Amino acid sequence: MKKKTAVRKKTAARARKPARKAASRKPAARKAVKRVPVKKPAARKAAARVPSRASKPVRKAAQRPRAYNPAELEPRWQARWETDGLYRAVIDARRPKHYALTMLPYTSGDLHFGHWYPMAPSDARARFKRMNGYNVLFPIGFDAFGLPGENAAIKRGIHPKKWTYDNIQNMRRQLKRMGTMFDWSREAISADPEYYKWTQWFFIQLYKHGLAYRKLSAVDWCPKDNTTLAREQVVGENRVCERCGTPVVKKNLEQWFFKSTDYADELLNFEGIDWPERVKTLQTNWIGRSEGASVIFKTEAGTEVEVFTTRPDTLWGATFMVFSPEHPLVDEVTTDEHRAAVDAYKLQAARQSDIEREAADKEKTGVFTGGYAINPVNAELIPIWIADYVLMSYGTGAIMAVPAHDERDFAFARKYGLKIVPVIQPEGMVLDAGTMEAAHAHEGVMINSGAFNGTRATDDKGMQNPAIKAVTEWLEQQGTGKRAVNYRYRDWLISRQRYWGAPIPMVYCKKHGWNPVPEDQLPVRLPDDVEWKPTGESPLKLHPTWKNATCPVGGEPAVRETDTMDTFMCSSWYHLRYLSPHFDKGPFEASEYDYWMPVDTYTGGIEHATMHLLYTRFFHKAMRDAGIVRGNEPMLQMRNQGIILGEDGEKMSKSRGNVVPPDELVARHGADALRAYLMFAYRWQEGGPWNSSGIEGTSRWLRRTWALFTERSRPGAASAGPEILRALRRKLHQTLKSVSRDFGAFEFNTIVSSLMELLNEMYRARDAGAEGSAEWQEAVDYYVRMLAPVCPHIAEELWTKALGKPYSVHQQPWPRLDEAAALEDVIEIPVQVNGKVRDRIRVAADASEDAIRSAALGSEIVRKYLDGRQPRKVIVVQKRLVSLVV
RNA sequence: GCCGAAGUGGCGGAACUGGCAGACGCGCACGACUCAAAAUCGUGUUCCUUCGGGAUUGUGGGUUCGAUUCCCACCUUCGGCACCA
Repeated sequence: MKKKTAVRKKTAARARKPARKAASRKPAARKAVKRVPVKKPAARKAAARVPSRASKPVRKAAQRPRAYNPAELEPRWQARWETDGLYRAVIDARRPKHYALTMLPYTSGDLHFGHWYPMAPSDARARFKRMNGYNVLFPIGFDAFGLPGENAAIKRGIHPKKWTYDNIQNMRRQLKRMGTMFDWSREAISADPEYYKWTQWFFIQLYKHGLAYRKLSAVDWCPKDNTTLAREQVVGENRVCERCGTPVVKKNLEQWFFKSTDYADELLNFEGIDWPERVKTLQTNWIGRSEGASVIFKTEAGTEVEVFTTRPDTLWGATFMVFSPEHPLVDEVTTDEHRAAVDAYKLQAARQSDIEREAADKEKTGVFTGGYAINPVNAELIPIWIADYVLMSYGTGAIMAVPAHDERDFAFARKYGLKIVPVIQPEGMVLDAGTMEAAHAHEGVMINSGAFNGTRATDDKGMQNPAIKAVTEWLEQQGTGKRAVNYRYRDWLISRQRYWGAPIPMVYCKKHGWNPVPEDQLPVRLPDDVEWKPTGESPLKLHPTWKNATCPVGGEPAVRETDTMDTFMCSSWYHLRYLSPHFDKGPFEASEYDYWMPVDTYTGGIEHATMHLLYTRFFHKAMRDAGIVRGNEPMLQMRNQGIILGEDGEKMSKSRGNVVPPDELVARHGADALRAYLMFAYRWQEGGPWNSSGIEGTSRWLRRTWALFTERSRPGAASAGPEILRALRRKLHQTLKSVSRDFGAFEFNTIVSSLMELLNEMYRARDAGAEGSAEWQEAVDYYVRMLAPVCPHIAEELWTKALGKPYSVHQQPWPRLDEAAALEDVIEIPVQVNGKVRDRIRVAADASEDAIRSAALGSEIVRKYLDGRQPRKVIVVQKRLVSLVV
């Protein structure tokens, strides 16, 4: 070993660096410098195996073989690619375009595997597309505004702007270290004035098209973050802030909303887009469409009360009404006798938190108002109650209660002794109001329902249900009701009482009310000199001069809106800003839009299913209707990656101390090994716990790859027989076929495993003397090209240095598949006797059924199991198997 | 409660249209090289076994010559929604 060090001083010195890193794991290993390994011993071993060594001319190595040293070669190529602008995406009408987008990172500080995991495979896929002739746009940027950044800055006493932009610098470095093909010339940062100018511009477009409005309502407020939240940002059973986990409270505030509910129906339509079922389901559930009827009841005094019901067919069983305590008609219907009790109940309901109030298992409470309504179908007087199980935020805030056929109404009726009238009779059972123990919410036949008696009510929802259809149509004729659809979806609340966001570009004057800032005055800049620490007020409100403005309509003194926008507004359109990040005459250049949009492939986490992914679809549709963008959807294909957990199987988090930072691993194994490992180790859609020893596998694979390409030519080169070369070529083209397919299908783990298999086959072929053959040349060439998307650095190094081919491997076309070469000549197929594999026979791949059958029946072992019996049935599946039944 | 996804060796996972279960890798064991270690290379590695074989893809059924794959029921885990009328 020592002797060898002398021979290759230079390499050994270079290899020393990573060795020191490796030593940190086990201090005892310190003394052992990671030396240029393999070289000599490998050659010696080969000599022992193939004695003909001396007779073979040894290929002159083009360069001195070195150890695989990613720490040296990776930054070198990254610098070269950057200098050459290798990944710049420029419009090229001659080539088909491919817009590959991966969710932009939030500027939280360090990049971690949560970022690498979606990005590395997305990058590999973008590279694959590029090699397949596509003009690929694969941009990156930073989601830079928002609460978390502001909170982190507050905690550290640093200005959010400094905190954010310092982070961007670090993250940019880390992203580049991954060896991604991002086109950095298109980088967009949402906190740059040249970006948020257009976020504000889009707000104004929404406003002008009647989709932005201000409304006083009970909104969700996070007491820790001191801001309102959109409904989507309140999560979980106990309704906590999506960012900080604090339970939210209700506050009555006047806030800006986008009328996203106008698009509820269209958002349920996923036609023409290839998105995961999971996302579609989550969005569908979130929008929560229910079909039914709206029915007008009247109070005794004649005031109309609208209710929404999904079961108009049970109208005859509506024996009382329940108003939400906040319903505007409560005071009107309440009689003097009941007023004290009603007021007390209202007060109590108002004091309760949403969580307490919405607990499903809570016993129902309520009070009688003393008032009555008239059931429009049978003119019966029914009492009006108030109860907190009826929510003002859903439907009309008032319900018709049908205790016989609704569980909640049933419980309420039983508790307060209210009338129960069954109107749907299930088959083979008679419902008795006095004795029934639960509501019957299933199919049956209508009874006690006048002319509708005998109509069949199925379990179908909406107009599919004949009873619902018949009754609804009749209500429409009567003018007492109509078809109606209700959504759980709410308008998007976008006001935030925080500093670090895009100011809402609106001004208010007493005379002309709210008006948008004229477009030539955009951006409304976010001032730096603000007391941005939390006070519970919008920080911009406290600035001495910022809020002063003039009314764009009449020139009167006016004040600016001091709230900022939800950052999800910034990220709703970032894919458009990448098209032309510095364009100052519009949010994007038309020519860029025309060429690149829509996004062809979008990758990112499922956690955004009902937030970003819903917002951006709404945004696109709204802007389509405003004539600004085209098409119904912004992103044609979406794929979600899973989550990488900590080694303990828990979610990675700083507080848990299980975060695996990439920097150290990159230093030890290189970006290529990490990229490959992230693709190889998991089903990409699933993710899973980090396993620190698994990385050794891909690291070893790359070292073996390196060794194969850089070791001197083997003795016995070009001595391989035709079967060896045929097998090599077959494996090569089989690999090409499966790798190509798997890239298309986002099955990244099998891409790497296929390449590993190919490498193993190449080693076998080499040891059998395949070097020097045309097949060998093809194999090494194709192997490096297939490796290029996954491990761009080592591929470039091997391509240019070991193979001596012209720079750059990333500008090479994807290898051409030879289908015939991928076919097997002779195949081994199993022979089953009574379902158990008893023997395997070798037949030509194109052997006829008869030939296979006789080969199977001729097998000694098979005959033993047949034991003289004649098979009752012989099933021959060509190329697959033979199955004998006795 | 409702909706959705997923259950395969010690671990990550593979199996493409119903046709050889466990590819590829990690880990482990043994061996080679080494004074030794690391690295590297080689061999083995689902379980049980009386060495004939038998069992095995969450469980139990079904369809089929044949089921990880299709159907039914159930169990477990994860994610989402939930007094939504």
